[in-house]
Amino acid sequence: MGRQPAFKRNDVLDKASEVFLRNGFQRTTIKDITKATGLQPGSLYSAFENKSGLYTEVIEHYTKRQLKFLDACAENSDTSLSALKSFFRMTGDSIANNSYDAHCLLVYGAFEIPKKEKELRYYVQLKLQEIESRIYVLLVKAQENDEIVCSEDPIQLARFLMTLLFGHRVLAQLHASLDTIDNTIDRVFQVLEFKGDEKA
Amino acid sequence: MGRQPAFKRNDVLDKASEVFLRNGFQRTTIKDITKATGLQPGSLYSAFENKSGLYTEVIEHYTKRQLKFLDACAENSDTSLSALKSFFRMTGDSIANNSYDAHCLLVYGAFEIPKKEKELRYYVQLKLQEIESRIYVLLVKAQENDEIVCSEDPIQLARFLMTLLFGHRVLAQLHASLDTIDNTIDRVFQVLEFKGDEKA
DNA sequence: TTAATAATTGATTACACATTCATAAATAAT
DNA sequence: ATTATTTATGAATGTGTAATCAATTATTAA
Repeated sequence: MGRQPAFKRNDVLDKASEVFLRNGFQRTTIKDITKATGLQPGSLYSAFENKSGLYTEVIEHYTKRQLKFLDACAENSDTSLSALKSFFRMTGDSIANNSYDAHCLLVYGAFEIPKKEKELRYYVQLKLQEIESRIYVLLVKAQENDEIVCSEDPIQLARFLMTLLFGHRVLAQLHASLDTIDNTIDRVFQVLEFKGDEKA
Repeated sequence: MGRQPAFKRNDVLDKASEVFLRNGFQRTTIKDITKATGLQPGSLYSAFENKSGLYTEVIEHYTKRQLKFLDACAENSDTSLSALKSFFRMTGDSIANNSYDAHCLLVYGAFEIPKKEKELRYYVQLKLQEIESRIYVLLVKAQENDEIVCSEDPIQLARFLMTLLFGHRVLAQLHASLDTIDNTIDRVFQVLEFKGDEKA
């Protein structure tokens, strides 16, 4: 009973996430969101607690997509190493193409979410750890299949790759060339694979 | 003739830069600045054009200090390689200690400055390139003295180090442990030095 | 001393923007 | 048809904050 919602929650989250990815949380206004989603302020506020509430849900939504993307890389690749490579290459491409998904809501959030909002900050860290753990799993598999050096701690290798990814997210804000990004990726995977030398 | 200024411009810039480093541009209010500097809004606005004007000058001020820091690393080190290492180690330490200078106004700015303010964005890129070029010079010297691999293009190595640094600036926002940071530094310098293997 | 110039003060202004709310529109049950 | 219930609309509200400005205080020159 009662009127039907005129929107699908997922669509709104998609649209909103694009806006947040382009301009960050602080610089996007409710007006931006209403323009992008077609929802009026009233509807928006009855569907989501407030701007922060929407943001939190968008982050959740975004992370799911990001994890799915990683999983897809894994499924579409022959080896775990090539899965990792294609993940980095593809994000590199979107950076070079200045696509909105060159950015990362979680990294953006690390800069934007005020220190006081501890829960949300913690949540962002948690989500980043989920991504890191996906990468960790791929690294372990790659070691099992001798695709990369086995002498190194996969936990630390995963953190290393995350650091590179973070670096790329900054490069995305600076409109770096594909050239630059590809080069850094090459070097990082040079660390993982053993070029000519095998001993630790 | 006329009344004397009751403040030194550099002091104001120091104080303001600390505030901006802690909370970013958008989240710091003029009130925050007046509290930190002791200047009233009126004085602030007569000394600086406006909040953006102050911010721009703070970025300039900050970059000078950052470049000085790099130069100091170079002077206090025996080799160019150890200069680079100590630069990364020291910034790593400040990240681990959660010091305000763990952050970087230029990286922060890359996220915060609106797309529309093209001049300021360009300025930030310019300043980052200045830092990169200091690193480049150290890399070239290191190659001349056979401290690192000579087969690699120093321009691209410099970009690689910048990417690592950017990654660390993100880690600073996430309260990473010294352990994590040191580990990534080790791995990167493993690429620069030739561990056991010398051929390209 | 007085006049002229410059800096300081902080209350006031103006505005952008998040949020609310009364009204209208749609849907389902009776 | 009527009533009850949920959603949609968008003008109105309230608040935080960047920026201003008239009044005040200090400094130097004449």
